[in-house]
Amino acid sequence: MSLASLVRKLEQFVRLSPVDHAILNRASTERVRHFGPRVDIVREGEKPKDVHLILSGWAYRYKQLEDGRRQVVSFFLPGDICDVNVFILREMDHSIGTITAVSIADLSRDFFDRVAAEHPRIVTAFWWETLVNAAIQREWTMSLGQRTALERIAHLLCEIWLRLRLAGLTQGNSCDFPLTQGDLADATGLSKVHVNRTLQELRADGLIVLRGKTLAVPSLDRLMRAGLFNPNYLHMDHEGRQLDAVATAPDAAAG
Amino acid sequence: MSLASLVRKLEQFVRLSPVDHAILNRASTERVRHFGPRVDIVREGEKPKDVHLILSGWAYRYKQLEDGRRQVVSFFLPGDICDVNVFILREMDHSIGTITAVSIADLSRDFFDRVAAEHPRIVTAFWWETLVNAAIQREWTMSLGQRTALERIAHLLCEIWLRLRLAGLTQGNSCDFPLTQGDLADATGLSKVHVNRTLQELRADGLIVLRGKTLAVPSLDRLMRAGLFNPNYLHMDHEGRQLDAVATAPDAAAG
DNA sequence: TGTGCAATGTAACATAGGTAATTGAAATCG
DNA sequence: CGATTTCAATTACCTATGTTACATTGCACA
Repeated sequence: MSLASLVRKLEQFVRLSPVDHAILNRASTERVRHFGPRVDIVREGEKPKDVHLILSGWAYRYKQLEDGRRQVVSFFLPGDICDVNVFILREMDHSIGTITAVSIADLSRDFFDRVAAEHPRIVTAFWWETLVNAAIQREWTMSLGQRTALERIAHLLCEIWLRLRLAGLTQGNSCDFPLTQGDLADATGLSKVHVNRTLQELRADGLIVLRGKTLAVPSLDRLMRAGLFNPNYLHMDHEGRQLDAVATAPDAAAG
Repeated sequence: MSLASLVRKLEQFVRLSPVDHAILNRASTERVRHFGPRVDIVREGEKPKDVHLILSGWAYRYKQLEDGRRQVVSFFLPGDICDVNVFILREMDHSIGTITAVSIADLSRDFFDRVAAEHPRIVTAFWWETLVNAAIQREWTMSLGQRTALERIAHLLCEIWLRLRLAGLTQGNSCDFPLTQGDLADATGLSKVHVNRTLQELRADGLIVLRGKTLAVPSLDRLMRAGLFNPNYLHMDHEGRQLDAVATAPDAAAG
């Protein structure tokens, strides 16, 4: 519903001018669409037409094999941009589906051309977004290739937690958490049964409190250690400006 | 040693002008460095300074956990660009090491700024490279999360084969293949022992001929089927121009 | 204010792939 | 050119995670 998360995130990285703000603001109010939960926004094979900016809600990118095996390859949280410049490709190689109800703004090819020509700060900010997304995807490769079930889930929860916090979407040590165990299974390459076992273990160790659609993280530090989580890949700092001590943050950060 | 692979690859996607060629040519002859096999070019934690263009040789990107577990997250083949615009990040979140002897050209921030301002075709080509690399990384996520050992290795071999072919580095149905079983293990998240078992299986099925540092693929089609390989994610075609029938190519393609 | 379906939880059993240890062949090196 | 290291191959055994099946909870909506 709002641009706040995007701006908050990008400004962590570059300082945007009032004009930049206006540009982003216009881009994100024209051509807004709303979707219900658990529907596809984009399907593999389609011609990409616009870039999607998530204004509110959670979504994921997924791929599927002919026999039905399914892998979630990334999550989209509010403020995320689906794929800067995708429209230069002929067809989508994956699908995008919603988890909750979602509002998105469609950004046109034109928008990017204008930005490229006239708004270098925004270009830089978009490159940052692109590079961080690539880094996240590499870290998922690492998780799936090397981490145990418990480490994988702990790691994923840390990542989501920090991304939500950057977008201003955590409250104290808890946050909305609409993912089902099936979603977690598809994202971590584990079976639903084993995700269930592993969540119980995390609960028993006091690392998470997960009930209904709410997640609480009593000690981010301990959860990070359990997931062998090193926040460097999120690149949440820039040019000397240090994000308020991500790695060693006290467990409850103020909004 | 040469720019040919890069140009061949990019031109598959956009037609570059003589001026574009000249630009790339200059960029890839200034500031060339040579490395031996099995050395690090870039280390996690360093400040990225230049973008690296692989002129010859094979390299990989890898990440490591404190306890030594190691994951190769991508391979670099001749003509590959390490990370367009990395220098906007404060530090590297992974390392890059050579497999064979490697020659690289270092592309400066300045080079990218000039290109951005004056050479839109090159910008588009670089965006294509970036988007394809992202797609490859997603496909690795898919492989590690969902494919069996045999599928994973078959899939990886198909990917490398097609990328080499696009760069003009296959001869008939065979190619140089400097990866050890340990490298394959680190890339697929399997143990060396299991990689060995799986390669034997692929050999027994007549899907590959792998001896010394040479790989032959008697039938790309059959190998693709074994790996549940769908080439769409490599985006080797553009705007109606179809890459000479990648999916159904006769097994021996002329150089 | 039940009723139906999705999500969670549990148990018993199965297996793909990991571990450790050893051997031989082939590069690489001093 | 013999010594040393790396790589490939193989065996025996082990375990983390998958599979199938079913019970329970909870919540959307009639």
